[in-house]
Amino acid sequence: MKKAPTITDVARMLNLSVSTVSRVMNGRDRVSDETRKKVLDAVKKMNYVPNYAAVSIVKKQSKVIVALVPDLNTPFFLSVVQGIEEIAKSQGFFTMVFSSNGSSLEEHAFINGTMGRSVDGAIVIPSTPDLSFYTDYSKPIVFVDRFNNDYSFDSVSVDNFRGSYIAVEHMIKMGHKKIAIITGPKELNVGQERYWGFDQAMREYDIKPDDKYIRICDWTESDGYNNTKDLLNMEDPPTAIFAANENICRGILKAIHNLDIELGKDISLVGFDDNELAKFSNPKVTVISRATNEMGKIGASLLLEKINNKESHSIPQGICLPVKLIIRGSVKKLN
Amino acid sequence: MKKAPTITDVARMLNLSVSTVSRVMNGRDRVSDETRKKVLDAVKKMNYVPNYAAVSIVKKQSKVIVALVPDLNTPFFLSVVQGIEEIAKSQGFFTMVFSSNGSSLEEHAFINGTMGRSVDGAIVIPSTPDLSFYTDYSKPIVFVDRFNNDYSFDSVSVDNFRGSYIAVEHMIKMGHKKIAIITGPKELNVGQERYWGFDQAMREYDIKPDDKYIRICDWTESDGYNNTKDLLNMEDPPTAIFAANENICRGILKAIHNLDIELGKDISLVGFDDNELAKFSNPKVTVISRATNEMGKIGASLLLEKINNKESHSIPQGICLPVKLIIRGSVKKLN
DNA sequence: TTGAAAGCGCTACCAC
DNA sequence: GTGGTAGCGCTTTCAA
Repeated sequence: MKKAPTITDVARMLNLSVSTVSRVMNGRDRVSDETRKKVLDAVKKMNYVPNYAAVSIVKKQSKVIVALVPDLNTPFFLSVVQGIEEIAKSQGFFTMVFSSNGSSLEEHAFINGTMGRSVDGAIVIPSTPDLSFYTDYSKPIVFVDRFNNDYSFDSVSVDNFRGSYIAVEHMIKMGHKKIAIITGPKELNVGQERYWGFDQAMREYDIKPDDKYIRICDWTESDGYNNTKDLLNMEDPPTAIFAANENICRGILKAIHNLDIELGKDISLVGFDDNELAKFSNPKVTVISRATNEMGKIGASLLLEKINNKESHSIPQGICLPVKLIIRGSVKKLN
Repeated sequence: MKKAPTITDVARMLNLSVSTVSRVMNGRDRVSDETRKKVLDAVKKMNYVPNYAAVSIVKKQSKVIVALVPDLNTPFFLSVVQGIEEIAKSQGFFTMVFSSNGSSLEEHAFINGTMGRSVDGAIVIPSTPDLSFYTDYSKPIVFVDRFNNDYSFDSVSVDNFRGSYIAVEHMIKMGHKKIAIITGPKELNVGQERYWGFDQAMREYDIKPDDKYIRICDWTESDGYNNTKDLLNMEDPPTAIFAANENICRGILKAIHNLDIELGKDISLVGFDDNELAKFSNPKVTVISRATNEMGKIGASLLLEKINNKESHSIPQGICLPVKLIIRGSVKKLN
């Protein structure tokens, strides 16, 4: 473990000034071909790489962005992160992934802490509906998926309302009326909108949503599981369930499995976001799908653009992506 | 987006020297209670946070480690990463996750690049069997899962040999003789050992492994899928398959599903590493399980220990964790 | 085309 | 207990 060489070492070895070495490293300035070659050779031979911390302190840029997500076990989040990484990498940025464990405390602590300050910008999927905390943040930021319709920030999201509307509409058109929804809390825009989409579709088709079929819980598999058991054990159970996210959908699938009843026959199901179980189950689950990876990519592009032209104080961009219904076999045709 | 205050700003505001402010920030030195309080108040009010780059350049420590993994879509890798993050976070370190996409080129490029230099250490799941590249790396490093039995590095792995041995032994004891294995390349120790475990168990029970049942491919779902189709379409198909990793296992499950034959009846299966599909399928899949999260935790502890006491050039630690067989219903009892 | 030197924000050593 | 100051490794004027 020998000490890494510094720019001074290289300069000294070549009997040149550090300025000159710095010049060839940065390419921008004019240096004689001969000198350039000498330097490059030495750099290669000595295996010199600029000290990152030193560069960032003088350039005031760290070339790292952070992806701040609630967790990594929800494939949607992971997919977004991978989209971010791909774009960042392609533009010479590194991505620091940080999971807040769904805790806004951890989320804010990260941002306020040293790390949050030393990145060039942040892409966050917030755990809390209140984004006011971020107005003080001194770096560019873009919200993905959840942004509570606060258009004072850049954001990329999808048409959640329409997603659940068409999901529920599909069930209705297949003849269902006793439709349940298992969804997350309404504080976050995603929860609110997906609930509204459900509600709107029902009313549009003159079906009064039944309170006992409406389950507002957490976005977790276990809540999906438990609520499904509960719903299906009622004396007047629903004929169809709308799962407002993938974790819930997975929980529902496991519950159905466990209860030993038949999907698409004894109970119908539509999920929000595709997932592996949904594609493996029998029949496969009809889902609302969205370009998850793309959401990360667009978010990263937006962020990097802001980082690169700091001056341009253009108005924040609120990008909304479409969703689509993928019909598979999990909704039974009634009548 | 106001400019972040520096330690000088704080000092100036208080009419104190930067040294004093630095002292209270770092806690170590003795400062009068009164001064300390004044500083702390100002820090809070001004929302001052030390500039990370500056600190690392003088302390020669960045407080970030890197987790360098082949990809994040294989749950095993993700689980290891999460273990790493947990330990790192608890010790005030940040984790930079980097996926090499299974390319040793990308892996080495990262290490040799600026980022690789500016972290305090690395935990890597290598994509290539040749670890000699890393002997030049000037930072502490620990290998997880794959280390090619090179005990000149710290490593944490599991007893792969025993894992596949007991998997295959289980099938044999259930009466199977026509046992297939779908596994990854043998260059990596994991591939080699898992193959040997299979081979050893077979010979131990006087069963000659049949070449046509031995599929050495990539650790991917698609290879698992294709090889399964192939195996099951043979005129003398195997009665049981051993899936040497989770991706392959998932592929097998999908193929079985697709072929419309019955798991645990028409074909038996044991997988290496648990996975969601294995727990969802009907019947559930018997698997070899290991403490994936723990592997990351131990790796991180090892690394941080090295980072913290640089002097102690103790001999490298090669930690090997046990595996266990979880019997579920995917192996049919023959005779 | 090249070099000298200032300065980025911070810590640590040496005075007082 | 507190302040002054030299550097850490680098980029960037400004001169030569």
